Amino acid sequence: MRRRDPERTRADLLTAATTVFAESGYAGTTVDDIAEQTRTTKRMIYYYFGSKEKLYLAVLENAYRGIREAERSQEVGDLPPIEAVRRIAELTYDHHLNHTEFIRLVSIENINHGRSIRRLDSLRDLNRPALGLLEDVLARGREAGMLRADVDALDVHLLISSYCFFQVANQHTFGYLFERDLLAEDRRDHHRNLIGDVVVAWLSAPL
Amino acid sequence: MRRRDPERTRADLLTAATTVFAESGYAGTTVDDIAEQTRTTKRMIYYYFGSKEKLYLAVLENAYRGIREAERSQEVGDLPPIEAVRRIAELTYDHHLNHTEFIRLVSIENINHGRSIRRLDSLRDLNRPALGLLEDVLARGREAGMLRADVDALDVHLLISSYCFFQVANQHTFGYLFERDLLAEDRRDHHRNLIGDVVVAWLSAPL
Amino acid sequence: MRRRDPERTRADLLTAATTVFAESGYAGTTVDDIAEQTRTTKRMIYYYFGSKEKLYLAVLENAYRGIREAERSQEVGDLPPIEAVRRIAELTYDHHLNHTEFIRLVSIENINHGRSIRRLDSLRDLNRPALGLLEDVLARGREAGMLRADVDALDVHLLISSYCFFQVANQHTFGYLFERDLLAEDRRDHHRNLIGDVVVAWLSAPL
Amino acid sequence: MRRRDPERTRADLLTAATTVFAESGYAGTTVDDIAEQTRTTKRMIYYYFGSKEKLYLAVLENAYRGIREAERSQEVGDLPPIEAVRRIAELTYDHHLNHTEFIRLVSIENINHGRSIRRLDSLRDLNRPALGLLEDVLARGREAGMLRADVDALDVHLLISSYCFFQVANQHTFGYLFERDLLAEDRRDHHRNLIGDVVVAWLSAPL
DNA sequence: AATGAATGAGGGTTCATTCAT
DNA sequence: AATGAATGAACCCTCATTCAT
Repeated sequence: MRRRDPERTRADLLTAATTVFAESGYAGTTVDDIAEQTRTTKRMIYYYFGSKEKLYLAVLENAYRGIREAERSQEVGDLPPIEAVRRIAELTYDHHLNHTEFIRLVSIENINHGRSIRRLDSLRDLNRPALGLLEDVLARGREAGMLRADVDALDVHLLISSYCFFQVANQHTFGYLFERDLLAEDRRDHHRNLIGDVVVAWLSAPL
Repeated sequence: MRRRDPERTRADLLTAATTVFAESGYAGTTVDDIAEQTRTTKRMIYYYFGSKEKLYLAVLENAYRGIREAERSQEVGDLPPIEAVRRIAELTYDHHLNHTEFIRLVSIENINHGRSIRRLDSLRDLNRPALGLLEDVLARGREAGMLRADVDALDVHLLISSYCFFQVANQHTFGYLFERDLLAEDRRDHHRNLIGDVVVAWLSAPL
Repeated sequence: MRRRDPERTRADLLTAATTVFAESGYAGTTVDDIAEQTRTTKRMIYYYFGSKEKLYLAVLENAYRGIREAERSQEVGDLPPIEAVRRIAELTYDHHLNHTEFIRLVSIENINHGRSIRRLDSLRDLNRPALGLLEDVLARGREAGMLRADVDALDVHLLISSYCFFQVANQHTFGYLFERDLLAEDRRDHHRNLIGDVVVAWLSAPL
Repeated sequence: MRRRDPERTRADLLTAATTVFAESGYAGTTVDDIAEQTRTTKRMIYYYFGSKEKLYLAVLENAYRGIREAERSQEVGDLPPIEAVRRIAELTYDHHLNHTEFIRLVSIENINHGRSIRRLDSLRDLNRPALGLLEDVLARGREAGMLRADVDALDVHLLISSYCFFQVANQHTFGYLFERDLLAEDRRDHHRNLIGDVVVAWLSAPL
């Protein structure tokens, strides 16, 4: 039963909970469902987290921390501004496709009206590396006269994120209604290029 | 209690169910929650719909039908292609902001892995006026040499929908983390213009 | 299962609950304990009463109503005042010994700091026949110059009730520590006479 | 944590347990409730007392010992018998009002059918100073022809105790139903005199 | 066409207690 | 002499659903 290793017991519970919450949503998850993914029992969830809701909170926080961590590895080196924005769009695309569990958690939290995330003040203070990177590049491009000067980094981020997020989050309805698997391996390059094209077209300084 | 008007009783139940499912998700909704929004009792839900799941199915189908209906009123008249695509983007934007309940239902259905929508063959056959409109305009623009010829209507639709959908669907997390209310009245013009700009920039035929 | 007789089902539950709460106290009682005394299941308790606490409330109210009803049969006819107060004391004694379950409920409610009884406004309005009877007799005695004029009916009631209540309520500790079974059949006449003597001695007008 | 002073740790636990049991009853108290009132942890309760029940037993015994100890300070000096019995009644009254926690424990133990007190043989052997005092006075009064000769000290004790105990134990129900706070400061003299009057009237030798 | 009564299965949570050092 | 980690069994309550008219 691998007892006497509270750190690990706690981490195991958190991992299991992340999987199950992402799979079934908050209300759709039972504490037993989570316990079943674990070497311990349901009782331990209450011992370590106090309640289903607090566990969900821990999952949410942990997931956001993890994603911020992952974002930090993104960089565009010294690419020229236009190439850099394209690169950012593409990195964001890949990043989303690689973290579908996180995307589901975010969707779930929005279905819950953001009731829980609002209790996590800490998240707000977390660096948002992706946004910082974008700001730098836009500034560089602006100075070089290569990128439009009248666009906010957050708007760019919103556009890119929307596109990438949607493909994962809405894959089931969109895929079914349009008979197109958005995440099919052989369509990824197309979709990745597409958002790069869009952003470059949009941000390129008018001649 | 509203006796002898089965049509209306059924419609009332469907309306109540739509509201509650959109508010709380499938698992987060109880049959009692729905009944409470009604002039009748929980028993009637089983009488008319048979089960919670079948009721949800009816809600989903009804919601999609309603939205398709609404889309039909969209038109761009004989605007020149470039203006027409901008117009379509803007109409789509307004359309999303005006149907937030539907957007939540779609999110919920995706959280549910699209398990229910797949059972609604009928939806697939529904005209998708928005897409048809887009196809027409792209064709016109292509012929006139004003719009890129290598872009699929569905990709355009995906880009526009993503952007609009995201703002409603993810308002809570995005709004909280970036301290920006995406749906604030005074930012709507900005956001509406933005997606128009993006689409026009992207689709305009290279000189 | 004697279904389809909600009145009776409810009454059965109330009776069972009264027995078990009186036996084990509020916290010491489980909803299953009560259900076991019933032809139905635990589920019915929630169907009819909503919660353990509301059931307890119903038990308390019902018990008080029953006891007031029983008190109503008390009467002293046209006995002379002194005989009448003795009679009241004796009736009160018998009344307590005949309603030990009620006495336990009252003790339990006091252990609960009267939290529930305070929610039963209705009880306050219930006639307190015992007290009315006492007031009448005291008034008669006072006018006839046979009973002290400076004593409140409520004080007399308090004295008599205390004595009678204590014997039932504290039988276990008192009985054990003083090795005397207060409720032994062969000591009841003694105890009944005693409170009569006490009250008469106290209330008789000083010569 | 208060280490190396087992005596004191034990005493702290006992004090906390006394408070909590008196407040909430046996079943209404959780071992955690008690631990929270302590500088140590729940674990220590098991270390020192073995179980919730044994702790309760210790509380009960300790409380009775304390009360007997307190009773010992009661004395009536060389008052004449009639004054002495009045004095005893009044002392008993004050004694009860000063030990309301103990009274609750006794009520609780009776709710528990005296299951625990029966296991405390030691208590039976404890002197009952109050009773001894009463016996002495009655004997003196009897010899002097001033007090009735046919009354048992235990009956007198029962009468006085009932009256005093009831006011504390049943304060919540009685107070609510009769809208009278039995323990109000400004009514204590009245209630103290009352029981003195009653006892004196009863016990005074008939002329 | 409609409905009040009933329910088995499971939901989240808490309980007193023991394990293992 | 003391303690952090762990737990099986219950506990109160709610769920979607069916019974029976």
